Amino acid sequence: MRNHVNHYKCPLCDMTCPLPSSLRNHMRFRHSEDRPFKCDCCDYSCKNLIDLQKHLDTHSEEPAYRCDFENCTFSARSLCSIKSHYRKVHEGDSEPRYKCHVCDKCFTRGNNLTVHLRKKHQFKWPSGHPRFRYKEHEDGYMRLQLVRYESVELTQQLLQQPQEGSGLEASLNESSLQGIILETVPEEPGRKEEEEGKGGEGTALSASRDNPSSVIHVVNQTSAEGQQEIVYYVLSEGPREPPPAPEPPSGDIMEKFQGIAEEPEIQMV
DNA sequence: CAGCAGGGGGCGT
DNA sequence: CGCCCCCTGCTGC
Repeated sequence: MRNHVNHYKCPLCDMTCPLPSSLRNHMRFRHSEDRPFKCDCCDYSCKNLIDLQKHLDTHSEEPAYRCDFENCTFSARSLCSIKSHYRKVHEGDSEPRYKCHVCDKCFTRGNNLTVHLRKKHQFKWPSGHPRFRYKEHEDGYMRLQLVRYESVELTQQLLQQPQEGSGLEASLNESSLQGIILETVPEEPGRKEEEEGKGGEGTALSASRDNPSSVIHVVNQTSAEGQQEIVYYVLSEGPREPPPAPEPPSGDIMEKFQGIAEEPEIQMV
């Protein structure tokens, strides 16, 4: 929920984590083939006990979970099925909660929205982020999280990707955004110096000198299938040192971005 | 073909 | 644990 900066980058992929412990976890789950938890009944093995227990439920003949609502006889083999049943049937919560931020179509489940975003709007996952994240907005709808906080190393890497000259404003005026926006905050001073001459080709659109709050960077790249794909990144030149206050500004970045899409003036903080 | 939903797995928190 | 992934069958336009 809380905005944070991922300072710790995985040496083996583009993943960035906010803490060393979370990076350690990531490396264990992502880059280790060690699966110490093995199923006695089949070939299944996994990396933690909870996943093994979930798997064991699938072997039981009788549904392992029952709805505990009075007089309800619903049962299922997975806990998440029970929970979704309870929400839908006993709490009357069947309204679609996930909304496409491009065409406003609503979906009952996040993964169905994911399919929609990928098939209809050609959204891609940036390298190192093999999933979308959805964020609840003030209107109660879950929408694609367009902004993430990443490390400087990721920024450098993005800047090294091949780019084509494509007007930012033209791209923004096309209502279909085909990428994910990453907001990048520099690391603490002293580690790496500002890179000069970052490829230079003018696809970056900088805010005014007086308010160097952000740079929006549009990367056009070609996928393995030869398809053209566009990824938007927001490179923030935020404070040089970590904000002392634990309270982030938490302005609604989505709203700000939508403002950008309609106004030529770019003001991101 | 698009959306819905159940089942099962991966993995970040 | 919770969120999101894939796979898959069903349904309706």
